[in-house]
Amino acid sequence: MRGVDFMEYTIKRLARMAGISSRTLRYYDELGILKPARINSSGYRIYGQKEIDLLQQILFYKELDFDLKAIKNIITAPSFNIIEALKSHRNELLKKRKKIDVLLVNVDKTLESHEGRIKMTTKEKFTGFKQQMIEENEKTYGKEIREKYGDDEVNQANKNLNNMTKEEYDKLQKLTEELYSTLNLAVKTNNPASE
Amino acid sequence: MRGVDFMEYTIKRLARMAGISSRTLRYYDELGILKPARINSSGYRIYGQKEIDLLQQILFYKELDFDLKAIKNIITAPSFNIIEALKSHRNELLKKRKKIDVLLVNVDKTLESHEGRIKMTTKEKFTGFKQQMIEENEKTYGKEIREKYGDDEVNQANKNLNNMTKEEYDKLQKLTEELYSTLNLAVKTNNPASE
DNA sequence: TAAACGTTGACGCGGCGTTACTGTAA
DNA sequence: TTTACAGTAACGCCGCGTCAACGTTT
Repeated sequence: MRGVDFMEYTIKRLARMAGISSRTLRYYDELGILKPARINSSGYRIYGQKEIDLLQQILFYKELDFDLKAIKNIITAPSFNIIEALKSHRNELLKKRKKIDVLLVNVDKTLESHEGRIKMTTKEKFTGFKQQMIEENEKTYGKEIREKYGDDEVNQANKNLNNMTKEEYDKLQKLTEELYSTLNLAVKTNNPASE
Repeated sequence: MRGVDFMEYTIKRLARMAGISSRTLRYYDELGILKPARINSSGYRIYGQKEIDLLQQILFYKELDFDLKAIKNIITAPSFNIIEALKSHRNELLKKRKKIDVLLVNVDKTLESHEGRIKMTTKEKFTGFKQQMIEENEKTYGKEIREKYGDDEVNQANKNLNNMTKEEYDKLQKLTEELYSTLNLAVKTNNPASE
């Protein structure tokens, strides 16, 4: 414990040591997450050993993908419950992963349908989506809308969506044709079987 | 195919139907992703059936987490290769998931260390992180720094980091004490065994 | 007349990257 | 003198949410 901290660092040297940018250190200063040990006569930020230690911890929690606000709490608030923060953070990560898994399934389905490997036609795909759209709409605004506008108008709106997939399917087809003409070409020139 | 589109929608009605906000529709207009069929005499945006169809597709690709720029390409550029876009998007999603998996492992490790279930002490944890910091630094800037500043200064810098975990461990300990005093309390008052 | 709708414009979010302009150190 | 470094200020990213201030429809 004897001795003084001889080593002092300018902003760029500390940045290099930690593998981050000077801009980041200035930003941390601005946020009050990591302030320099002192400011020299030219207005330069000077960091010491203590700040290196703090930076380490900041980067440690950043590695875990905590946001800077949470990190500020961790390193400044003495009554902050880190375990709870970690658990809550873990939950957030799990949620994100689940979302991504759902997206992957949907992307795969779309890809497969484009590659003709399953029988989900454009018609069916958009019909399903449309149905889902109507249901979501009903679920979220159904009561409110029906109260405000009456059943007729709502049914009319829903009918418009559904009609298209039956009597006016050609119409949708033409609209999506532009979109899928590229696609059809791509299916031909591309070889999905290689995968 | 006979008949005209009788149904026209103001911005809020279309928004309600699709389950999005008026702001979003204005933003799509601004980006050129979805423009209204016409503007009435009062300057109001009026949407028709065609725009509903387009909006559906926009929302479809949004469901797959495509960004608006990509969506604009998909629905406007006739030569856009959707299959490639989907595959590339799939890869992005896989990358994201892998990142999250790594984060989860690290968060779990940190949690376990806090709960005393494994032997990773605070010292070891930060030592490992510090070592990694040094290695990263060496890997990225080693040559450049050694060329510029000479070996002595670099070794000195690295020594500073390493020393702390040996001779000056007390110092680090005191600095992290504030941080982990909360933690120790939390470990006692919390019951991780319930999990 | 009030309520509910419409318009444009502009700030805010997060974590910096990136100019732009200017002063200091080696 | 040049070059690399330091400083502050401010915009940009992305997809809107959210005012504000004002006009229109019902």
